[in-house]
Amino acid sequence: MKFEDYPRPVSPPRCAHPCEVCGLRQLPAFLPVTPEELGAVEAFRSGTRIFEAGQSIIDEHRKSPLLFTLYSGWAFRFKTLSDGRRQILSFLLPGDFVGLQDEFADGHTHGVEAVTGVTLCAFPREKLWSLFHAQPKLGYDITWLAAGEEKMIDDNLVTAGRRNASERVAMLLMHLYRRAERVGMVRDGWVEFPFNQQHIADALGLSLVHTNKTLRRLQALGLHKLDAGWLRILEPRALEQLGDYFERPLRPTPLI
Amino acid sequence: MKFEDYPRPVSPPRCAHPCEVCGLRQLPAFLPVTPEELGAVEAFRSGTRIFEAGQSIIDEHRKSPLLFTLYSGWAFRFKTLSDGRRQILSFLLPGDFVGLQDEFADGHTHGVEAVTGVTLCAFPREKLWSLFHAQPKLGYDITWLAAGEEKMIDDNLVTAGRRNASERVAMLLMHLYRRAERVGMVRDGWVEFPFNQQHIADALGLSLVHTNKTLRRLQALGLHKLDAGWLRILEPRALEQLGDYFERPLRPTPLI
DNA sequence: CGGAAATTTGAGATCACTCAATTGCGGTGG
DNA sequence: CCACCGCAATTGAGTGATCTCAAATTTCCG
Repeated sequence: MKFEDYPRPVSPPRCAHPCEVCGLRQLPAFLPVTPEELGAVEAFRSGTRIFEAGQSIIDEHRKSPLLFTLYSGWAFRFKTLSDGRRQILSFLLPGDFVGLQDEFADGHTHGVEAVTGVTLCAFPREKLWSLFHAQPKLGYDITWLAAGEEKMIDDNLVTAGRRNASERVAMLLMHLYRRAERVGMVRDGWVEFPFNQQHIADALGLSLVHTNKTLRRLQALGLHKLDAGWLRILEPRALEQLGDYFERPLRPTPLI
Repeated sequence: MKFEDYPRPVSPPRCAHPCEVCGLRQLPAFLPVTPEELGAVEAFRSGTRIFEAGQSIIDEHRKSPLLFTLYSGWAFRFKTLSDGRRQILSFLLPGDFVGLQDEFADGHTHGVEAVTGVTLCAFPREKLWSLFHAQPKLGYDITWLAAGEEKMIDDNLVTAGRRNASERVAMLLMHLYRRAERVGMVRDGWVEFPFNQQHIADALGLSLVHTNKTLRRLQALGLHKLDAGWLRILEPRALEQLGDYFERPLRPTPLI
């Protein structure tokens, strides 16, 4: 299959919008807000940032003065041990809110890196409390997002701790596919899948080589197809079963 | 060493207090609150619950109508795969707030189980939003707690994904010791350590047998001593080094 | 004292890792 | 257009950490 046979990327355009015409907020994945709340978000936001693929968005060892909502593209949170071993903690898709953990810790948290080119809405950390104060509802929403992210990391921890290699890969493919689907990044059954095998290995706590062999085995079984940066799930039932991972239909979440 | 030679448990007494005379809040580990905030917490609280060692506090597959702050004792959050493999997600010590994740999910989250006898302050889930509304500061504090817990799970994920057995054990021992120290559960260098090796194995993503052998090896090296339900750290530097895990002095956190 | 549960130990099996070499592909320069 | 380079993906082979199975041994508790 050649590149031009694949569908075009389906991400929103990579430019800044005022929140009133936000390209994300129209999606059914996100809860509606009142005009007043929207105004508060707009006032909270300090602008947008663009990063190229591979760039560091938040340095692992420096406290970032900004919080972000990912607007378009793919990114991930990670930590590294001092000898260089890296663990990817979670992947970030449009709508994800990052940087909260830093708020209440003295550094020593995580790094964030862009996988594709990304656009982010930036919020100054020091205004967070006044947002809670002025709009308790948005504070509640932020807590919601934090709790949702924790739920996701819980799943990843189960994966790293208790699933074998095939189960891990099956789980991750389904997880990413479902989340991408939710924000409209799936077209004709294909998702943009910009990760290399090192990313997958680091997310699953496997070695690069074993990740390759496992991926290859599942693909040979006809469960999925991964090619030229695009992923297609061929046997969702089988993958869910193998990974023992069944996402309920994802409910709409707030968008900050 | 016989049981009577060990220090007595140092947990606060297991009875309900009005928040005004909370036995936990006096600890330097927790941030002060205004009388007004304290009143709001008291109003939010619906009473206390007591569970015996081994009892289930939150059922893994049922949504709990209550949120909890652990007041005394030890507990843990966990998930199980359908074939019974269990992963402990995090341990709960006095001051920890549990149940938030459930708030924004339709079940499918985690179970919580008591390790020792525990006392908890219970809060009705349906009043959470009104708490945010009435006391944005407390909402902010809850977000703080959620973010802090996420930071902890991030660490656990790195452990399960990228550390070997010795490193995992070293990391866990230091982690639990430091946290217990923070809430005054250390006396003369000894912490109550009520976990069995299955708990440790399930927290670290190891088998029971290998956990045993690793624990034994580290103890033979003189790094720690674990006996009759009490833990003593003998070589904190060596354990930190081995686990590549260095906790900054833990800052005071809110207490809800 | 007796029985159940937790810990400990040994032995062999496996899954995942490391090392090393090969392949495939996109880009680059001649 | 082709040779060449660099990086990611792939494959093979051998090693090793961790797992499973099974059997002591110790501790806990009534």
